Formats: sequence, structure tokens, C-alpha cells
Amino acid sequence: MIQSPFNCHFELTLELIGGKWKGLILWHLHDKKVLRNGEMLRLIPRITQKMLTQQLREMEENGLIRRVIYEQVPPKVEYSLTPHGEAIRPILEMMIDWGVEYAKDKNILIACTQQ
Amino acid sequence: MIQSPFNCHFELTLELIGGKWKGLILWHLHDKKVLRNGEMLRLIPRITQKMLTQQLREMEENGLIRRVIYEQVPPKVEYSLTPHGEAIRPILEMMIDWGVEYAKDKNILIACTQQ
DNA sequence: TACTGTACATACTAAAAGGTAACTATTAAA
DNA sequence: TTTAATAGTTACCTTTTAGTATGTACAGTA
Repeated sequence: MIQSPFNCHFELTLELIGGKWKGLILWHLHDKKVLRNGEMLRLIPRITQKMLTQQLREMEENGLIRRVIYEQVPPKVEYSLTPHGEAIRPILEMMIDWGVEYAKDKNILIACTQQ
Repeated sequence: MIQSPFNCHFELTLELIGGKWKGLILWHLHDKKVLRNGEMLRLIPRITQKMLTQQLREMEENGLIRRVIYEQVPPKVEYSLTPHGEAIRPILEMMIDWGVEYAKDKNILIACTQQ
């Protein structure tokens, strides 16, 4: 048997939800259930089209999100979470809770108005 | 009031425990309570001295770990978790659990023998 | 006198991640 | 005929993160 599943499984999870944008995209998908490309660009103003597409493609390949294309013009593409993507929610929530506690204790003022 | 604490607090947490080695270091500290530099190098064979020192310093600065120097030769320095560092444990555990489930479902074989 | 053990530091290089700007395709409406 | 709307792609550049190799300090032991 495996001595400790830590290293690999932690790194696996970190690889799939790490990076600058994935957590945020997942969070909005948790919130809204279904989102289109343009809606995400509006929800996450500082992300670029390139980064959004790139992160969505990676998460689709990893089976965290679903991509549904409607054959029409102008194009319509909808994104939503798979069960694996939904299962990540408690991790995101705990990370937020920890961050809130930490910021409170360290007196870190975070202005997240733009969102 | 803040519209959504997500972006910033999630990013804050990710900044503090992300990267290639921090989670692993924290995990070993959870396990052993107190560790010295050399012990960590042995527990994490693929880490280099430079990366270990760098990550330890960052986590010390962020208040996740404690560094105690004994004034003796050859030098002795002990590392342990602060309360904030200990509070991260459930996040690490959930990340591992999710990774295990995901790997099982996707038939990803992970050989973590070296650890 | 040279070597050992412990815990570093530093300069340099390589690789990964992220960002910018400009371009593509399609159909309908003005 | 030009413009709008949507969802991209691509080439190039910058920044961040990680890795390699070598050097430092000090007291005790061989």
C-alpha cells in the first residue's frame, strides 16, 4: 500500500484548482449554475478573454466543468459544473473562511469591491 | 459592506499555502509537530535546501510557522506550527480527500512511494 | 591540519504562468 | 455595404516560480 497519499493527491488537487482564476470561475459557477462566456467576462472584469478560455478549457478537460455549444449565430456556449466540480465547493468555502479569519487577525484590509 | 469576499480571501489563502512545497511542509509539521531543517530534507527528498529555506521563511513571515533557534554549534533550529498553521489542516485534508476521490474516478494511478 | 555536521546564503539559469494586442468567423440588421 | 453580437484564436512578451551549483560559518573530532 501507499505510504502516504499526501504529496501526490494534494498536488493533484492544487493543480486542478490552483492558479489565478480557476477558483473564482468555479465560485461563480457554484453561484449561478450556468454561465456564458460573456457573462463570466462581466463577472470577472480583470480576466482577459485568453485566460478565461484557457482556464475553462483546462477545467473541461479535467472534468470539472461542462461545455455545451448551441449551433446558432451569434454563437452561444454554456458552462456548468460537473459533479467533480461541485464537490470542490466545500474546499473553496473553507479556504475563504480561513482567509477571512486570517485577515481579521492580521488586520489585513482587503478591498474587494471590483470583484 | 463587501459585495463578495471571495476573490480576495480565496486568493489570500491560495497565496499562503499554494506553490509546490508549502502544503507538503505543513503536512509533515502537522504530523510530527516539531521538525528540524535536516529532518525535513529527509522527509521530502526531492526538495532542495534553497526551496525549503525559502518556503519556511515565507511561511514564518506569514505567521503560519514558528522558528526557534538554539544558540549552539553545530546549529539547531526547530520549526513548528502556529495556530494559523494548525487551522489549515482541515483544508489540506479536504484537498487530499477530493484528490483521492477524483483519482479513483478518473483511474489515475499515482505512485507516491518516494514521498 | 583537514574533515564533519548543521543550517543556511547567493548567483545564475530554466521553465511555467500570466498578460497584451491584434485577428477570425458567421449571420442578421441598419 | 458597414456594423453589431458572440465566442473565440494566435503570436509575442513579461513576470513569477523553481532548480542548479557553489560558497559561508563555527566548534569539535581524527
